[in-house]
Amino acid sequence: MIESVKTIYLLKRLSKYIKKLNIKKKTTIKDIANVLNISAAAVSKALNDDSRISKKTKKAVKQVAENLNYQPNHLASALRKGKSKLVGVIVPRTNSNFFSSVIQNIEEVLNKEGYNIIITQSNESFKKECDSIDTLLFTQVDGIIASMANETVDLDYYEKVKAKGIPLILFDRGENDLNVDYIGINDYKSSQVIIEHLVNQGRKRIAHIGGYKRTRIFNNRIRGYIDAVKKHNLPLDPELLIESSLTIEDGKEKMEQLLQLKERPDAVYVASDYAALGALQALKGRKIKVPEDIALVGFGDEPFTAVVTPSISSINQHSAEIGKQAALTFLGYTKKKTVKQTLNKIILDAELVIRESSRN
Amino acid sequence: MIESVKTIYLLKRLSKYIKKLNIKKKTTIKDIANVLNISAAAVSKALNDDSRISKKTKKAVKQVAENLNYQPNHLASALRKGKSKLVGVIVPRTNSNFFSSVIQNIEEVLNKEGYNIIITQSNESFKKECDSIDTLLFTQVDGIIASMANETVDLDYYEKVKAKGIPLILFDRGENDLNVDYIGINDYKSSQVIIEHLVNQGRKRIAHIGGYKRTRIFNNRIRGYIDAVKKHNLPLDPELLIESSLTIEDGKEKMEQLLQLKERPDAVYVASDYAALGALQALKGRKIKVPEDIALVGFGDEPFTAVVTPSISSINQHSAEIGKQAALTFLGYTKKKTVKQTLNKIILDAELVIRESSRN
DNA sequence: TAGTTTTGGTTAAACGTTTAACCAAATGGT
DNA sequence: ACCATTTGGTTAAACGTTTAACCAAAACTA
Repeated sequence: MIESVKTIYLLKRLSKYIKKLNIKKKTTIKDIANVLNISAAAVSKALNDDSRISKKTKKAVKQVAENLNYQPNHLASALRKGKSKLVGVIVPRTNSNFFSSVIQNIEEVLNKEGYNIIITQSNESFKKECDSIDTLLFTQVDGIIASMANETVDLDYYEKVKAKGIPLILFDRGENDLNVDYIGINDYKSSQVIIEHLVNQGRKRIAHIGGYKRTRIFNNRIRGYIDAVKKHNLPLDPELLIESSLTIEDGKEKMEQLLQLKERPDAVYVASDYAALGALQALKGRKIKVPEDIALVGFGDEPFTAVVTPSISSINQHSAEIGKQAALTFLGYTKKKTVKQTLNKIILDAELVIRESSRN
Repeated sequence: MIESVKTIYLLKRLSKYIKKLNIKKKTTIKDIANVLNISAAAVSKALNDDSRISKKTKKAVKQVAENLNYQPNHLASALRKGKSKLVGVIVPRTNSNFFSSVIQNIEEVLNKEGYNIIITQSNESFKKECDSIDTLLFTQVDGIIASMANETVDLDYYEKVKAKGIPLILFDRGENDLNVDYIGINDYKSSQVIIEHLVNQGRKRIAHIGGYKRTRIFNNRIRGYIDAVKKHNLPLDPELLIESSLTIEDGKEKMEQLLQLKERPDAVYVASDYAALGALQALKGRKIKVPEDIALVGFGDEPFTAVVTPSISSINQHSAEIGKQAALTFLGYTKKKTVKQTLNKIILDAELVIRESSRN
């Protein structure tokens, strides 16, 4: 009896508020507090399942919140708590399967913990990357997960992030000097696996169209190539080692260059699938048979490598795992009160996917 | 003389503050105010170039801000102003050149006006899309620019956005019923241009591997195909019109299906480049000559269409322009005090890029 | 020179949450 | 029956900005 009187009373207050809402913009915890005649603090605690609030009150609060279509104001809580629950992600570009898959996995892991991500593309431009960092800091992100642009050599901007005590996690394109966490694959070893494979297929003169030496991962691939070639007593001709921007176009151009040589290679290892695709175009254009005349291996295992003719052998970079590990590494810092980063590498073993372009 | 005494005094206060900063975390306008012995409000106004602050004070404020490495707290100002200066972007996926290019152009236009974007991928999942909308609303975005997932038919979540008075702009995959702004290309006409082209190349039996009929853009392409085929008095065989998920795999499968027909088509128009690529695989697998035996046309002008052999004719969707227009449309609403959206379409004429796969 | 305007600020409240500190009432222990 | 504890809250301050309202002093006006 008393219960139902109370209920009717509450319903009245509620409908009064719902009417007001057509005029007012948004429901706040104050509105809920007014309806229930309790303090805003109690509402806040109820919504956050604080132990000092009774089950009954919690239930009532959640009910009213539902009815009033309450949406917490993230900015207010972020301001108060000093945490934005936002993580910035910087990639050279999103339109490669590798990066898009990494991002997807970062997002998946972080969403579960209530974090959202802000994605920015540097388009391989150092300036754009600096701008991205500025805007991410401005947006008060709680952390930054990044893969550096090709152009980036000056690390001041990243140092700024570190100086602010914001966790910085690098993946794929990293830099030892920053002394932060890094997740990537074993580029050096990947090169060795590739060369090994090509040698097993009977290749004797293997060229490498590599990335910019100044970028660590490409440098590692180059070192891996050199050491492996030496190990197998193959010719280490400087003409066979070419630096490239690794775009489709440049891949094509650099392959043309290799074809000009008086002594052509019988296998080419290209440090990116996109450039490998361009190289394949060049070979086809000149009616050179792949793999019979020249074998080809790419890097990245982009989906198109499987569907192109001939399909291109490539290195699977475990993008999903990289994304997960990057996110988990970040989450590790959120548990601690102070952020103190050191060089901490997670290196995954990549695997070679052998396809038509390099199988006899 | 007096000047230099003042300067020394200031320097002292400054260095005192800089020392404190090693302990304290972040510089706020209060810190700047204390150094200069003015009010925080004055600092705020100075930083925002308010006319009521003297040039001298503004200069001093900016100087001190610089020295103390002041970074405005975006959350605080967003909370106070009720604007987060964040725009949410929802796409089915980022790893297609079309979407990544749209995003890049949205970002470019919005950054200039001080907006940042939060990108989320729905992965063509309705549930993920709803979650994205929730988190974007939670993050207090000032607007949402979206291209809908294939699965999406229920529009309640988007209605929620509208109900909140947050500008909603759709592109590519839109929906008339929502009565909001839409930017896209003329899909109907694109189909007609393609058929016209194929007819000009002497094709008599043209098939269409289309997307899901329930998705408006794919439906339009289908209608365009049907009307054009009728117009040219070509056979409108139901067997020639196939619905597909338009992935690489499904494109391959659906092409196989077409090849089973007793009366094969002599041209196939595929509503996506990815599916077209799959279709090309199927054709090559069966040693069918493209374009001699069967001509092929895709949709989207993804970069790989130009480098694959044979290169695939396709429709350029003007991704850059779509991104720009979407961003500008959003910015239009930020000038107005009340948001009142109506169905407002910007339809761009797409252009057919003719390549080897359909040129005799 | 008294009144008005302009200049260059100041004060205080507000945005919506969270949280430390407090407290009254109920319950428990002996 | 008295003190201690637990329960279930309340109050008020804080997060860092912005902004409406106010004001003193200087500068103009006639």
